[in-house]
Amino acid sequence: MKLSTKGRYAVTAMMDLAIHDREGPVTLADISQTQGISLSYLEQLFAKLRKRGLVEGVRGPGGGYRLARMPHQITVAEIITAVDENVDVMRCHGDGNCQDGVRCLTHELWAELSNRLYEFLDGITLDQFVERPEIREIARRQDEEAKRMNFVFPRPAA
Amino acid sequence: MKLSTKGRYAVTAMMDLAIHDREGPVTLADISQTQGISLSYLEQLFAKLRKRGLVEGVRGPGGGYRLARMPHQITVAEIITAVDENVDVMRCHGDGNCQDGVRCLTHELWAELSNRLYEFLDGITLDQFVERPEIREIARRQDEEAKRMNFVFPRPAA
DNA sequence: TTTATTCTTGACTGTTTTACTTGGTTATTG
DNA sequence: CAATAACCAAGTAAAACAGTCAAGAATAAA
Repeated sequence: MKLSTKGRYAVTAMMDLAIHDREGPVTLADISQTQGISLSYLEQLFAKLRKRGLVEGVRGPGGGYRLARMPHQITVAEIITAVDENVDVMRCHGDGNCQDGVRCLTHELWAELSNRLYEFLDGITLDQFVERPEIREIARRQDEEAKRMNFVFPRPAA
Repeated sequence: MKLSTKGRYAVTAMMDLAIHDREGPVTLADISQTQGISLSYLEQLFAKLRKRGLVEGVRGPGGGYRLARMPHQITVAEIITAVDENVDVMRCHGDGNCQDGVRCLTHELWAELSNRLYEFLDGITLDQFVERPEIREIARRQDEEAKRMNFVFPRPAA
């Protein structure tokens, strides 16, 4: 288990996806703009999220990404482990490297801590955030802001 | 909040300290040997732990480190934040940089997640691990192993 | 069918963090 | 004084992070 800004990016992006889930696919370009994350970096993250079966890509105009499951079936733990991808099994991968049998002690100690942490994050689903009224409120403001920006700068000149 | 191997090192070392708390100060050399962590790296970690008032250093022969408080008064959260030291307040440090007022949404979202995680780790104290019989058992084996190693290689030749 | 849109993939780059090293200096005990 | 062990400072190789760039492949709309 590992927590970093990378995981936060992923969770933020997935949250954005969950909020606009009913309006069809969301483009990475949109997420990039509203959440302030580099587009190409998002691409990397979503490639991993897709491989883990958390999102589905829809190609072509009007395409984008959508959640592969219902928001209440996607946990924060899944998102984080999807992008961090090293479960960080410590030095001995369950069996191997602990020469003395001594180190395995502290490893299992940490493993339990890690487990409890995982279970905790595994108990938090996307919808728990999305359904909340104050979130819905800000999401609406976010959309209006996006619309306004689109009006002022409709399209880049050809 | 951040979780990495660095924090795990610190927690492991503090666990070792807690286990041998009653036998006087523990040297970093001992921890380095039994836990397989570089001595100088431990020095860096313990410098931070000391500044946060989690451990006390005892200089000179027979010296080492000891816990600054009772094991039940030291939480895992404290240890991790002590060595990681950047609470990672995201881009807007509570006020500043969020230009739109939009991004602050996801920030506060994550902040709450981070808070809940912190509270969770803050509820786990050192003694919760140390007092357990299976840990005590392995700790004793660890000590015997250390004694045996000392007997076979009593001292490096001058 | 062309074309624009969007996902998809891969390689590449600069910065930061890790984990570790080297080489000291104090303070304490015997 | 000599050994011990905490302290301190600086540097370093490798990895992870965050982001860029470029090219391709699928598909909806024109």
